[in-house]
Formats: sequence, C-alpha cells, structure tokens
Amino acid sequence: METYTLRSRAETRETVRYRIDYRGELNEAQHDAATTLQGPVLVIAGAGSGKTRTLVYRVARLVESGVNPAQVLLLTFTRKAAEEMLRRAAILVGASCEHVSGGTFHSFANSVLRRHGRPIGLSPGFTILDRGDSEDVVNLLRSRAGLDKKERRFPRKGAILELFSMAVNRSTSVPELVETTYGHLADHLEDLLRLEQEYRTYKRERSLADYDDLLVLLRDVLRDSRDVAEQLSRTYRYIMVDEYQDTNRLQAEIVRTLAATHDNVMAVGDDSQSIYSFRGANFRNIMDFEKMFPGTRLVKLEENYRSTKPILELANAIIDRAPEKYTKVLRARSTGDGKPMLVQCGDERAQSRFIAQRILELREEGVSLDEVAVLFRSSYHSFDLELELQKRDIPFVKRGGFKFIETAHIKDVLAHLRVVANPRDAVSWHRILLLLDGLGPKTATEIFNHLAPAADLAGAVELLRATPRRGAYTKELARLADVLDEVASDNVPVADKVAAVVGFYVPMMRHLHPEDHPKREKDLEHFLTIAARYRTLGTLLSDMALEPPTDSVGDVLAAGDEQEGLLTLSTIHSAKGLEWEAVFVIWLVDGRFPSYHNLHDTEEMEEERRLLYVSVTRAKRHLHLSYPIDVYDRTTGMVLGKPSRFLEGLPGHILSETQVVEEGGLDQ
DNA sequence: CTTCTCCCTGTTTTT
DNA sequence: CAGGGAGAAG
Repeated sequence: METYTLRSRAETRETVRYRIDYRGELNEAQHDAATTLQGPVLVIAGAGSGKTRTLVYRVARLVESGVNPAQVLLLTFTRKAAEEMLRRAAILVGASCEHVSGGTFHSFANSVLRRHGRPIGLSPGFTILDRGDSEDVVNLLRSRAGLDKKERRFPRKGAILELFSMAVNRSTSVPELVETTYGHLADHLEDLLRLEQEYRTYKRERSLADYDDLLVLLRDVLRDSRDVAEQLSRTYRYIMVDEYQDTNRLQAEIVRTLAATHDNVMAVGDDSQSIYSFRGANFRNIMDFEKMFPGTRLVKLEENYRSTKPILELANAIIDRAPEKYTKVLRARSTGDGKPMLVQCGDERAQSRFIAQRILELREEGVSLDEVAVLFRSSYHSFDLELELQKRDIPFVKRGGFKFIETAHIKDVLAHLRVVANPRDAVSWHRILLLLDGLGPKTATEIFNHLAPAADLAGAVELLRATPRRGAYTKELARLADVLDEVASDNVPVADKVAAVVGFYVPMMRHLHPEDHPKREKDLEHFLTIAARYRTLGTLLSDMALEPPTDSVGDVLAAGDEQEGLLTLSTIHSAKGLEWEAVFVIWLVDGRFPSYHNLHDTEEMEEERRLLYVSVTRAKRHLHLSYPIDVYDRTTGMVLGKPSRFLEGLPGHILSETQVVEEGGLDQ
C-alpha cells in the first residue's frame, strides 16, 4: 500500500521558503527521505537508486530549514564519501555545509575520545594501533608468556587477533566464539583468555587503542559519563548513518545512545549489499533498526538510475536466488541495451590480454580510462593483469589490498613520530631501537625499561642519552635523541619534522635494503608531500591509522605524471558505493569467487553472492564477467575451470557467452 | 646478543 | 612465496 504523509506540526509551522526545488529534483521516495527531518527514518536504498543524492539533499534541506550545520553528524564508510557529500551539499546551499561533522565511526570515536576520554581514564595523546601494530603487541605478549615454545602449536598472532576482534565486533565473548565458530582453538582457550587480558592491560598502561577499542571506548564513555553523553547528544541533533547494512551491534548501540535525547536518526542501507560480516556486521541488523527506534518511518528507493536494463536484469537474477527474502526490487530508469557478457578465457594470461585489449577498444569508442574499473574478489587476483597493463602503458590506480602506508619503511618513519606523540608507546620505541645496527630485541627492551619511568618525552630523551649500556650503537643513540628533540620542538612545521626523521632514517635504510632502496626513497618522498598537508603531528598520525591514503604501493610511482585519467583496479570491498561506465569482473571461477574458504558455510556463501551483486551493480553501460579455465591452484591442489556457481543456468537472454580465442585459430 | 640462513607453514575482504 | 621459527656463526 502507498502511504500519504501528514506533516508534523513542527515542520508546517515554520513557513520556510526553500531555494531548492526538492520536488523537481528528487523522485517521490527520495523526496520523502530528504524532507522528513524529525524522528527515526530507515531508508532501504537499492544500488544506484540515488542514495547519495538523497543524503546530499537532506543535508541541504536541514541547513535551509535553519539547522546549524554543526549540529548535523554524517557517519559514512570512508571519510572521502563524507567529504564528497558535503562538497555537493555546499554547492546547493552554500559553504556552511562544511561545518557538518562527517567521517567514519572510527574517526568520530577518535575525535570524541581525544576530547572526552578522561572520564574513562584515557589520555588525550593516545596512539592508535593499526592491524600490524596490534599484531606486534600480541606477538610480544605471546612469546613473553612462553606460548611460542609450547609442545602443541599455539595459534599465530593474526589468528589470535582475529578471534579477539571478532568477539568485540559481534558483541560476544572469546569463550562463546570458540564454542560456536572457532572449535579448533578450544584446547588453547585458557591461554587465549589470559593473553586477551594481558593485551588489554598492556594497551591501557601505554595509552594504546586498536580499532576495536575506539568503538568500545566510545560506547563506554557514552555509557559511563552522563555529562559526555548528554553533551554529545545535545550537540548532534541530526544524525545520518550511511551503509547501515555494514555496521555491527556496537555501532548501533553508539547511534542509539547518541540519539537518546531526540531520536533524529536516518539510517541508509541495502541488505543485499552487506559484505562486511567478517568485521562483525550482519545484514539483519538493518531490520533491527525499527526495533531500536520505535515509530521508524520506512522509505524504499527502488528506482535505479545507474545501469541499463540488461545489467539490472542480471543483478536481480543473481540476488533472486538468495534463499532469504530481500526487501526490494530494482527498476531500471536508464535506457540502453548493453548486454552483460560472460567471457571464457583459456588461462589467466589470456584473461589479462582480453581485459587490456577490450579496455583499449572502449577507449577508442569514447569511454576514457577513468570511466573503467576492473574488480576482483581478492587483491592478488590482479597481479598478472597489472603486468599486462604496464606492458601496454595503460596507467592505473589500485584500490584495496596492501597499502603504501603498510610498507616497512613508512612504518619505520611513522614510529619515530609516534614516540614523540606518545612516549609510552612501547611498540614504536621497540621498532625504532631495533633499526640501530648491533641492537637487537634484548637490548631494545632493556633500553625501553630504562626509559619507561620518564614523565614526558624530554625526560625520555634525556634518559636515552644516558643509556648505561654501551655498544657500537651508542653514537647512533645520541643522534636518535637529537632527531626526537627536533620532532618534539613546538615551532617546527610538521613537514620539517618528518624531513628530519627521513634524513636520519634514509642512511639506515640504504644499509638495511641495499637492493631496492631507490623505490623506497620515492615512497618516502611521497609521504613527505602527504605530511606537509598537516598542521599538527597528532592529526597526521591519527589520519595515517584511520584513513591512510588508499593507493597501494605501485601507483605511488605511476600516478605522478599521468593527466589523461587512470584505470581503476579494485577489490570489490573497496569499490563499494562507486560506479563506472564500464566494469570488468575477473576471476569468476568457482573456488576463487566464491572463494573456496567459504564454500561450506551457507551464511558465508550468501555473502559471496552479495559480493557479486555489488560488483555487477557498479556498472552503468558495459559489463564483462570473465573467467579463465584450466587453472591449477597450488594451495588446494585442484584444477579450477568451472564458472562461478552464481552464474550457472542463467538464461541466454540475460548473459551472452563468449570464448576468447587466439588470432588464427582455437589452438594457442 | 645479534644477524644470517634455511626450512616450514598457510594464504580474503578493512577500520 | 613470504613470514616466521630454529639453529649456527660472528
């Protein structure tokens, strides 16, 4: 049944004259969502249904209605998404939109905790641990507890951390998780629990917070400090949460508390695009929103403006076969008849050559490189293609996978800066001390213990100069102290601080990596230009942990001089929310996509299906799905060659099948 | 103690 | 195919 809305009194009383023609610019459902300003609203927004547009107009509507932009909070999946929306809103109603607070849950938690962490005992200078840092800590505690020397193999740092993190993000406990899903760890449960406690203490004592802690601590401060909770709830009177299907219970709790005094929350999401369950998200959470906020107004956006009809038909066919009922269907508004193509390739090389050749053809047809994307399930799936693109001088950026910021040399430089920001950061001290020649883990720990009693950085540096242990590294230690002094001094710009560290570090790096230091030096140069954009060391460091530059290693070199636009290579996860004229999805082989890890569990298999749905719905006009046959997979010992099970038995009018052959015949 | 080398294991997605 | 553990040499 259709709904007809009686306007609330608060809205009718104010006879605001709007400059924007909301009715003309938005369809019925979008208009409904953008102009309902009071109370809880849940927007189920299908792919390409103008979700971003709706949010942008809602921000504009709020501002036009006289709401102070500083009272609006826009939580999105990446900071870039938030910035883009606010930029567009600013074009509509003016620059004041830039005062809207926007970003990810984690970055919001970070900024709240820097200001209001005291009541729960968190110092404002705390350091954020990224995944690698957290693993370093767990490893340290693991070997300190002698767990590495056990008769029975103890789980690796990565597995341990995954367990701890999953417990937090699913709002459950380690014992329960071990019982339900990590049965193979049952024998180690006691040790794991002790380790978890030690990990917690270690972080607390040294003012460290990992990603999960940011959410947990924000929840805690909202729960335990009435003052803070009330102040924040009064500050942020209008809350919008994008990509709600990928939030978890902890995040939902946070939203619930933030909105406690007013219930003005709009959640936007799409249950069929939920692809982050490995991070504790559950697509059913989106349905719980109505339970959490009684009286929720439900709006569905089902008109798709992005893709041609045949592409949508394929998308609908894929998701139709999901055993669980979904909440909406997509109707095409875009004309055009580019039919999706399923392309069989002889092997991986042929697939890469096909993609490269087809991209160049499209370019001749007027589709420029920056309107094309190649998507894949796992980051390494594009390695061979990257070589082919390089060979043909096709410039690209790669999103997702290993990041520039995660390379050892960048982390080394960052560690120097982090020690200055938080002198109790043992992980970073350890890291920079180990760089010195002739200084190993034992001495590093000794020196850190010697430093630890210092009240601040100045004290620590003084103790560093007076280190009792002497060795070949004594002189280096003094130089390190000089550099740290320089980084700590108040009237030095961030760029100069970073330059000082790089100047100190590069000679060591040449010694450490005699083979490839030129490449690494280029990365460091790139990092210098990034750092120069920051006014304080603190913001540089939190940004590098929370929103690191998304580019991965390769393109730092490539991106510099190309003006023409770049082809995008991306994991499907990193392609979320984006769109291109032409999209290629590669490696659609059963075992790769769906990934063989997830073949046995229905929940996981369904997430793979949604992953394909997300990839397909990124395309506007051209869609190619490709798979190589005859692939030997070393890890499983299997020969892969069957197309993805999600594509099996689709009628020919939905998907046209093509086989790639060599010029001159079927044989290679 | 530190550093080098050799062998084994286990491979997704991200804040 | 690297990351890490074990063992040997400096």
